[in-house]
Amino acid sequence: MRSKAKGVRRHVTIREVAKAAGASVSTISAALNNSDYVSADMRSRIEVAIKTLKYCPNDLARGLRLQKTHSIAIVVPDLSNNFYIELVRGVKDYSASASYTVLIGDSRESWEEERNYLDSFHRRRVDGVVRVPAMNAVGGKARAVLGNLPVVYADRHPRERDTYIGRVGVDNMQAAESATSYLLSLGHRDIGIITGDASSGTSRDRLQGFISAIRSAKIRLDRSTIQTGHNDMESGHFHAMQLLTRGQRPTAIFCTNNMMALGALAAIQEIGLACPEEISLLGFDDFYWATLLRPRLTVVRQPAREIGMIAARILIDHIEGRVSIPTPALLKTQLVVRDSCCPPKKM
Amino acid sequence: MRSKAKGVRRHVTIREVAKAAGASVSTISAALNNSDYVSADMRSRIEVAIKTLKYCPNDLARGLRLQKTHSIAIVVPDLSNNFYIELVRGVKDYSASASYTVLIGDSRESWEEERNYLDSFHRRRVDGVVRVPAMNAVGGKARAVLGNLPVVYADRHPRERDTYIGRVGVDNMQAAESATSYLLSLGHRDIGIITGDASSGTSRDRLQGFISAIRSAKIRLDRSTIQTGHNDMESGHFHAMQLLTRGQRPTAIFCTNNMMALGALAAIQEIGLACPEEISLLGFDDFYWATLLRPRLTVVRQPAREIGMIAARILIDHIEGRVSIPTPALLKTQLVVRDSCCPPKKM
DNA sequence: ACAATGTCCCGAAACGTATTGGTTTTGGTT
DNA sequence: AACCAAAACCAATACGTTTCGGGACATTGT
Repeated sequence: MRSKAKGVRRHVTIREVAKAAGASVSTISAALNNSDYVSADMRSRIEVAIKTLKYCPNDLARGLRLQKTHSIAIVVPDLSNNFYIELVRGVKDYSASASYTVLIGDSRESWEEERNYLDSFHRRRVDGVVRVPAMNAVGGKARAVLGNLPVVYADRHPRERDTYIGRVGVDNMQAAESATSYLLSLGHRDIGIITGDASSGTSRDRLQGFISAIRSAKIRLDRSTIQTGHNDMESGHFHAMQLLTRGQRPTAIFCTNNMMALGALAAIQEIGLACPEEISLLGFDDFYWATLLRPRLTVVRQPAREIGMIAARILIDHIEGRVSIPTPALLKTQLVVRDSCCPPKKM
Repeated sequence: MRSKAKGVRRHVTIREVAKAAGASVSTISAALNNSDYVSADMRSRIEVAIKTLKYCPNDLARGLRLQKTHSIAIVVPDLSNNFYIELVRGVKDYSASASYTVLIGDSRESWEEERNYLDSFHRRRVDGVVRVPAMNAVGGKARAVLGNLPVVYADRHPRERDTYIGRVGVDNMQAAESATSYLLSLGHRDIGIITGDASSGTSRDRLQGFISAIRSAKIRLDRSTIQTGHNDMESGHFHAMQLLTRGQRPTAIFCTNNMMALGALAAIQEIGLACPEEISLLGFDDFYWATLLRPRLTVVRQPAREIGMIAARILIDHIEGRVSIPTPALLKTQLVVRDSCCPPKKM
């Protein structure tokens, strides 16, 4: 007996509430945005009317009138990567505390998809967006679809000079440098790195940190130990295979993101190498099941949730016209030492 | 030099496009929704005006006028569970093909959070929602916040008779029964199960399937081998500990969701039991890194993406007034045999 | 008694779009 | 030349809210 006969019942409006409560529309509105003068009994009459009619405010009309939606969007490149889930949750939690709503986009590392999301969010008139651009997203393009919406970059940032409100991430260069130094301190001299495309400032910085550490250890840098992947498991697997099946196999592999580290681990297991005894593996980004793997993965941990929270804060501060507290946009990373790295075997 | 001096530039409207193109508002609208008569040169004039003004349609106004947003929402209980990511992607992909937009909610197994999302979606006037209710979400409550929005349930479904358009998932009873039979066929006679709260029909069905298999094998059912958790790692860990530290330890553990399986694995590793030699572990839901674990996990695989796609299809068909193809709401599962189960040791 | 405040409420206008019904233009036929 | 159908366009309205400028009435100060 779904009421269907007479066409779908439309939504109840503020006007019907007004009629039911014997008040005017503007009074209902005043009561809803609990401000202004509205007497106690009028207020209660309104409340019962709302309850009985099951009134639900229309945010479309509200946003249209207010020219503001109290919502922001976040676009990440890969929702199946736990790092971004944590980041999204950070954004969400901060936004909720500021009573903003957040819309989520998952571009799957594709600019086409990201573009669709950004456009959709723009048409929805979100008040701003925090963006983790897809790897193949050329910098300038986004501005075109976003008009002059405020955007803050998180984690990754575009190479080109783009106009943005802020950016927050970690000090990738320093992080990669100290991670590499750790491997060096274990005695490794032949280290392979699997990094992301250099169009992302993030990947570039991590590679730079790696190179810098190698250089300052006075080790000759073999360009062929630098593999450029796409931040997913497949390319991690592929490039690890490249490294592992070379004549001179490196004694350690450093992956600049967690997905590629997983792919590399798969490759290592596939070949049947003992990790860490025969090959050390160092990853980026921690995740909740990293300790379930054997060996337990040693990683550079980024404060994903904080990155999200700070990004949201910067964005919302800007939206509300508050001058943003000059936050250090670059957070600290932490090397989480577990079992996947050990000194190389003596030759 | 961000233009800020004269107050933030507002969005350009269809009216300004009209002026620029030397046309009327209604003609622009007609051109945008490429229908009706609009001459070729007018169309091109409009296009250039749109380009130069960087016009972006306002979906708030559009939705208000149309009384339809061409968008649906999906609420899942845990985005860090890969099963739900796949499900969301299924929903997204189908919706995109039907040119619907999808809004994502992550309730983290909390009815409070879910309620907020549902309310927010309702106010946004999504055209429908596919829902995977949080564990502690009592059935009737959702209807109150959703008004008479069409909802289809995916994966889980409420115990109570709720009014919904459709529901899609797997045959949980059959799946659990055959999974249990598999363990029995390996020779296990003392099997522990870690299941979710019975308020979810899904958990109840899985438990029922387990019990049914045990019964038809003429094995006495020890109630204390039935542990009820919350579908997260922590409770998986906790209840596995309960099972493993009892006097008579079971020879196999069946977890009715992937998170609890991970928690159980952690407990097994912690205690230092050999898996599968000393304890077999059988999980639910496959995930892309299940093969990276040692042992590689044997699981009941659900077609997550398909579930999402079909849920979206049912919902959108209903929204568009199409009579939905009578789809089998219960999809098939598949037992993926890997290394985490073997015959029990002889006593 | 009168003005000056307060309190509580209301009508009307606007936000940006799609649609409806009408008006003008075009081009072809008698 | 007169007419007509179709083609191309437009003005006005409605969608559901919030806000602004008041109005009616009660309370207070002088």
